[in-house]
Amino acid sequence: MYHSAMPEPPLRPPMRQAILDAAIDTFARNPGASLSEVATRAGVGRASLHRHFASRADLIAAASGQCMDEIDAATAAALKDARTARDRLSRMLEAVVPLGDRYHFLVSEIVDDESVHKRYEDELDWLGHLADDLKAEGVIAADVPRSWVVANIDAQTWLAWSEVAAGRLAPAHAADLALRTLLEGLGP
Amino acid sequence: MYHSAMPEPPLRPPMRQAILDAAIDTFARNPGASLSEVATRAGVGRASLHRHFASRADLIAAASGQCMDEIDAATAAALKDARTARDRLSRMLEAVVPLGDRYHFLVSEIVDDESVHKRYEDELDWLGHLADDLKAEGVIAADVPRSWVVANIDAQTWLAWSEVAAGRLAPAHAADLALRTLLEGLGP
DNA sequence: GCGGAATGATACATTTATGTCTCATACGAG
DNA sequence: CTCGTATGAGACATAAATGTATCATTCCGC
Repeated sequence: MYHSAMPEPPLRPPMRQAILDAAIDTFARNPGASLSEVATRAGVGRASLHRHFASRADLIAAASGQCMDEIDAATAAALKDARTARDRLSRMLEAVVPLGDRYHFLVSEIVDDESVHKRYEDELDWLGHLADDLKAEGVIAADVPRSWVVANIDAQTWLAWSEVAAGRLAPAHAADLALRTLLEGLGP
Repeated sequence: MYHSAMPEPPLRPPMRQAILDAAIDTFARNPGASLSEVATRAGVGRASLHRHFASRADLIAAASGQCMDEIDAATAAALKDARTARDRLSRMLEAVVPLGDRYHFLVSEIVDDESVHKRYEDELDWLGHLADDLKAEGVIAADVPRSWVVANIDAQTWLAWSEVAAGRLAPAHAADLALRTLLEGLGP
């Protein structure tokens, strides 16, 4: 074992990451949960949590950023070779459905942080353009309001993850159902 | 005016009702809101609130019951002369969409109260049977899982109200879109 | 093994919500 | 008009969460 210095990420994932994960998990289930619960779930003392995140708001802002990073990364990878808008929708669903808990966290937390809020607006904007493109392709009927399309994409994403999380559907099946519901439900 | 004892509800709606309405409104927006906020929105003192509802849990349980009563009444009236399952779905949407805030309250609050919980289960059960009937009528495809249908009816109801509350759609239009999305999206 | 940094446990002060209580007042029935 | 009741305002005690500080211990690099 001569070359032990492999480019691995920190062997013991830093505590910060464990806390963020625990926060996302905990707050997604119960937005009013206490920091003690988060610390406990992370397997960390409450004091240590405060060493990494000065305040509750700090933690939530950081967790939101983390969620958006993960979602952005997943969608960016999935959208790489999508040519049509329909393809983009399909691949985005497949990519995001497994991240439903991250997604749910963002929805359940009202984020005060400005930069987080801006990213969220951008995300909605992106969905709006996707809706426009879907209409232009004739995949979605022209008389369906843009906001209805956007809201439905959001809702079906969340629904699909929800069914997966409840153990009622397999991830691929759920993403399929979401896509089908969207295309048939809003199609011409 | 000899027969003054008409079966009118209390002429000055009792404070209890104002508090319940304020609670539903407040908690639907922010499940973590304080009782002070509720009292203020109801236009009453916090002490008076406690005279009618001993604890926060009491208030939430009562508000939940109230919501369910209203939803039950609205749907019962709407379903009176619905012959097909498709009719039931359509009329239910029209009846419940305007009550979206009541509906949202029930979803946003985790209800501990046992009787409320039971009524909620019954409601889900009813939706499940509706889904079965819709499938039997051939309005909804047989290969769509029951839970997906139920979850989607829930989601579309909430979506429609949401768009109405945001001022983006008229109530009738929103209910129509919800019905269409369901029938086309889950149809054979 | 040593020494510094990070952690866990604990105590503490502060804040906020909750629930109870009292008292003065306003309101309505008689 | 008067009495009883309900209300509003506020004081109060309690509980819980938050944020800070301290100290002993553990862990890691050296």
